[in-house]
Amino acid sequence: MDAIELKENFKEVDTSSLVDKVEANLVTLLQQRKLKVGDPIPKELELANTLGVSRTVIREAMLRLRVMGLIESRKKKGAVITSPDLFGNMSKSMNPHILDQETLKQMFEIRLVLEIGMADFIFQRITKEDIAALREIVSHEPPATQRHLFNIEHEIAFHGKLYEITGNENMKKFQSMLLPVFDYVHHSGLLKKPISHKKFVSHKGLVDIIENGSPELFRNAMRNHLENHFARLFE
Amino acid sequence: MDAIELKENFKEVDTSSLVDKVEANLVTLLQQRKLKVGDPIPKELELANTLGVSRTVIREAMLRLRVMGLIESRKKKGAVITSPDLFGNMSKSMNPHILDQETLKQMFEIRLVLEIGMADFIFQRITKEDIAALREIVSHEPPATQRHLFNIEHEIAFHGKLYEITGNENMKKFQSMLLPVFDYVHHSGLLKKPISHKKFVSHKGLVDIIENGSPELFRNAMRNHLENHFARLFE
DNA sequence: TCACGTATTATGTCTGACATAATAAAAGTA
DNA sequence: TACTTTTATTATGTCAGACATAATACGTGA
Repeated sequence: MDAIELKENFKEVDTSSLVDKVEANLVTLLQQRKLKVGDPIPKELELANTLGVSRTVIREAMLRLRVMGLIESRKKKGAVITSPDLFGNMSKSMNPHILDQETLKQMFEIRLVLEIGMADFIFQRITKEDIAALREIVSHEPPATQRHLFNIEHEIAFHGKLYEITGNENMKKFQSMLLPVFDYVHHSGLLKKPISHKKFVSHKGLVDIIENGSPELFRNAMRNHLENHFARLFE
Repeated sequence: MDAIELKENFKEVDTSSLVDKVEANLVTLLQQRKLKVGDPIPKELELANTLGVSRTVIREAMLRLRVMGLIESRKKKGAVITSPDLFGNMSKSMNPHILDQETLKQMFEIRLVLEIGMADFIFQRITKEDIAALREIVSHEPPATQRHLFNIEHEIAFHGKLYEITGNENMKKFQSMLLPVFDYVHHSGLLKKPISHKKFVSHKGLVDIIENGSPELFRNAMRNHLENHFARLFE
């Protein structure tokens, strides 16, 4: 009788710890009661009694939920439901010094993918004010001859504004979270090939396309604008 | 003297809890020592003694790191550094029943952005085997007349394979994490407009472009393929 | 009615103890 | 000697009880 058959004959032994079970219990509690944001959940001691475990276990399980952003606990008030900030949690582990290089590279790639793919949302949701803001930003764009110096602040201002225009807060959060990663990737030698000095579509060029072009044109222009990064990735 | 001046005259009182401080301490420890994955960190009791706090506080701080995926603790061995699984953590809070609708919608949007923007990575990294696999998948594609029935399994197989081809594991993880969200978005009435039955670029059409086309063509084709979803978002 | 002090309550922190699992060390056997 | 089994050690997991602290509710007095 081999392992697979054995697995079917025996019930799976529950190897999860007490805290794991309590955590699962709490999560189903949150779901089943259809709780709204702000609703309180039972007190630590109540839970400890009804579930028959110590307060330590309850605390540890609730702490997990708190770190995940599912609840918030306040003294005297107890814990209340919160709408989890998906990327907010992630940003805590988004530390260039802790993440391995492959992960950093992949984050960098995702940035490129997002900025090319976001075209339709930009065109759908942009306002007159947004365009004015973009024009204001690109008026400070460094000339092409100096562009290889990589004026980080200007880069962040321009590309950050684009994320903002998509109206997708989570995508914007993702971007701001990635900023330290970009900084690191640029300076760490993770991408070996030097930055090329060829001429590509400028920020101003992108704004022109946003104003008079189409999502299709914008995608291609953005792809060209990012050519430097792609070239370094695909070396 | 107004509040701003006051703030400059006084040092900021740190309102953070003990656990907060210990957590910060541990994080800087991880960074400064340039620890590799698998390296052990000091035992709970050692830390408690050197930092002058109780083991409870240490445990809670370490627990946070564990939930964030920065460390893993094993009995007897103590805690060791792990490379944080960025999206793995996120998936725990990625529960359609807990997230608010706006967040769900934004996640859905990010999926569309990714699939359009990933073109260059697909073309750069695809192999003969990948194309064969794609051909195999699309050979089971439902005919256009029934496509509105939305064969979920086929959808997942095809689009999942595309993420896989990009070679970006994190992006792939992000996708698999989003699957329950898509399912929910499709069935929840979150997007009011009914699914249109017009003819768009099929999966097979996308594969043809991957084989003989260019990233530019693929982006536009994918945009067209996803037109249904965009139409529902932009109604 | 309002302001102030007091009581209550639930989380935050501390302490000490035992349980448990993984490993290392020691003992036993071929 | 080499290999297996037993025992001891160690660090985390769980427990229980206590006090500290902050936020709220209550009551009292002007």
